[in-house]
Amino acid sequence: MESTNLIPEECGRTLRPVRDALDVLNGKWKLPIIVALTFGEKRFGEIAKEVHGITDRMLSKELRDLELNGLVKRNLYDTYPAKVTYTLTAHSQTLYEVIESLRKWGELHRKKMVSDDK
Amino acid sequence: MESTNLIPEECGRTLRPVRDALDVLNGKWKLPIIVALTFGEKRFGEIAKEVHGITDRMLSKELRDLELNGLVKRNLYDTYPAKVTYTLTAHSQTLYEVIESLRKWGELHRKKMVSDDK
DNA sequence: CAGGATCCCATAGGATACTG
DNA sequence: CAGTATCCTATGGGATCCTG
Repeated sequence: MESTNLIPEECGRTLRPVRDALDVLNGKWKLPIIVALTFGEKRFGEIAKEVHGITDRMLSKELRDLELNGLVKRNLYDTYPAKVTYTLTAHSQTLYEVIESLRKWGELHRKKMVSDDK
Repeated sequence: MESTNLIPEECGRTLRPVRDALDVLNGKWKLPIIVALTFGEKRFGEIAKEVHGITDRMLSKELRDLELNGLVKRNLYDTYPAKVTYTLTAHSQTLYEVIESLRKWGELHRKKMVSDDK
């Protein structure tokens, strides 16, 4: 929590990369989709089942977006019937820390909200 | 990066807190505002200057939102002219890890994008 | 200076239906 | 099963102007 030892000029140097990251990760679904894929190769319908509430349209759109950003790989198996899966790329696996810190904070925040409501 | 040792049932247990966190932090401006306040108590105009591109309306709106969520404290100094500052709360200081991981990933991602474009 | 009020637009996101 | 197409609404976010 030692944030006060940072000099003011550093503010911009922190803000820029944070905003870079948010530009790519922002939205309701991108990180949840990546989380789901963290647990292994998955098909369209499997992701949809894990990420509760997402519609086909959004999943399709976000997967395409993530693929364009090099965060997700689409794998087409030439079998019959054709099979499609999605996996993380090496690059999106570097998101591990981001997801872990969000998970931890989300748990903390929920606890706080519950105790505040009392 | 040892994500593969996680069992499938854990997927939901990771997804829920991540989505809880995103519900509160989502949007273009909330985290950048918090980052700016990480560097100390700041007035409205000072935040606006640090967080490039934000409009008064959005800053006002987001500060209110963050205050409601217990992430930012509004301090009214009873001087003349009246002075208002914003500071982080103890709770938002627990976001330090989230911000740090986003900062690191943002830097990594930018490097990757640059080298990909070549 | 700190923001609220208003107006407007673009995009995120949802519902439903449909196809290879 | 794995999406696409359409249509719709809600919200995020910008521009501008106004006030204590």
